[in-house]
Amino acid sequence: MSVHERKQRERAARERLIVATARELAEQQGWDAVTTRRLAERIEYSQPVLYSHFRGKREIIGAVALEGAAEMAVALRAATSAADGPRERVAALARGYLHFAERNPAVYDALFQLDGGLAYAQEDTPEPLKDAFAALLECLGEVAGDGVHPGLFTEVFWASLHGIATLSRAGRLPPQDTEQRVELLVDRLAVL
Amino acid sequence: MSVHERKQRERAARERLIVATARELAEQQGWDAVTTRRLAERIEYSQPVLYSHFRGKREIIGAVALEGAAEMAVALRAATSAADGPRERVAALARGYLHFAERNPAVYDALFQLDGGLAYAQEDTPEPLKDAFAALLECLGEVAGDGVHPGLFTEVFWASLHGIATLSRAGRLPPQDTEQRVELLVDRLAVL
DNA sequence: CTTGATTGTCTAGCGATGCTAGGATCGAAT
DNA sequence: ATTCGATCCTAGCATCGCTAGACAATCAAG
Repeated sequence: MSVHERKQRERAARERLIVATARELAEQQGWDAVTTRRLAERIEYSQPVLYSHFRGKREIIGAVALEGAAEMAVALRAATSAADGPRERVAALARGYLHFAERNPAVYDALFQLDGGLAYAQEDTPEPLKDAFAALLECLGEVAGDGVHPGLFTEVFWASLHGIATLSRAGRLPPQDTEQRVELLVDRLAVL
Repeated sequence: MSVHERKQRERAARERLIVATARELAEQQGWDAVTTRRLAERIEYSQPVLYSHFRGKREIIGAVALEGAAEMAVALRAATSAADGPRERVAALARGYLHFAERNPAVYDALFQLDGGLAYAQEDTPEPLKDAFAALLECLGEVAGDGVHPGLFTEVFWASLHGIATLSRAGRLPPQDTEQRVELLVDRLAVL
């Protein structure tokens, strides 16, 4: 039976290779450049192999999104843990979030802009997504203010960060002044 | 020379028909369904006719976006003009914005999600886009608070609304509680 | 009025996309 | 050694955005 297990290991490794390659390609040349042909060529297999791992391109995007969500949760917790006091902690969270979005645009797109076929804000939402939101909640819950539901507050704060991240990257907002926007957001939204 | 003028009128009418049809199709079945073939069939011309009016699909999206920006500016001014006092005015603006995004998802996508080849936040930004931002600024400028640049404040408030609008529609936020999010945003961000 | 040129439109086709059917090949088990 | 099942690839489908070249209608000049 060990032969079978080895094959399963190799198969799992190939699946990771597909996801990693898709992500790499997307970060290098954008998601439009991630075609099934190019992806297949890079992993040195034929196209149909992709479809033996994933239902289609959507699921590949979804896999990148899950990977990214886990990394984002780590990044956010790392950013907040180094800060002193609620004010600085929230500011660090906001900067960390925007920094992550800026440094990993393809992953961010897979998470929040593209359709990866994932369920959000539901019971069957994948664990990494729930955990990324939890990382936000851990920091933001304590500054929601009296009478305001921590979850709702986190949603609003997150939405604001998301708006700044996407509008900035799409050229809808002037690229400078990011720090001032963060300051404004933190000082006004958070109850310290 | 009148013959020539008539032809120009007819040509302009056909261009409006293209934009209106693209928008209609996008609202009905989403932008993915707006293919050059389908669009050409609906206006009862062949594909190449589209390319005698627009450089490509991108420019058609851009045309829909400009049309939408003008409508959005009107909608926002209508919403704010009916409200009494700064607090209610800002809340009405926020509700009007989210309402517009919800009721015209395809137009909203053309404006802020898709690439319509338009310049944003620059000198050569088309007038309708500037005016839509101006409509926001007119209302939000007076609640920016002391020492905060009205333009910057408007950008942040707008980004927050944009985040709520996009995340809600993509199913990333629970669909209910919109009103509570608006209240929170207005009460915290605006200085009354 | 006839001719030639210009304008307008269409048919047909290019390269590329996501995805799939069917056959070939290879290894494990009898 | 032979069967059988899993694995993988070649080839192809329908569709996409976009364009070249043929054709017809229209206009200006002789």
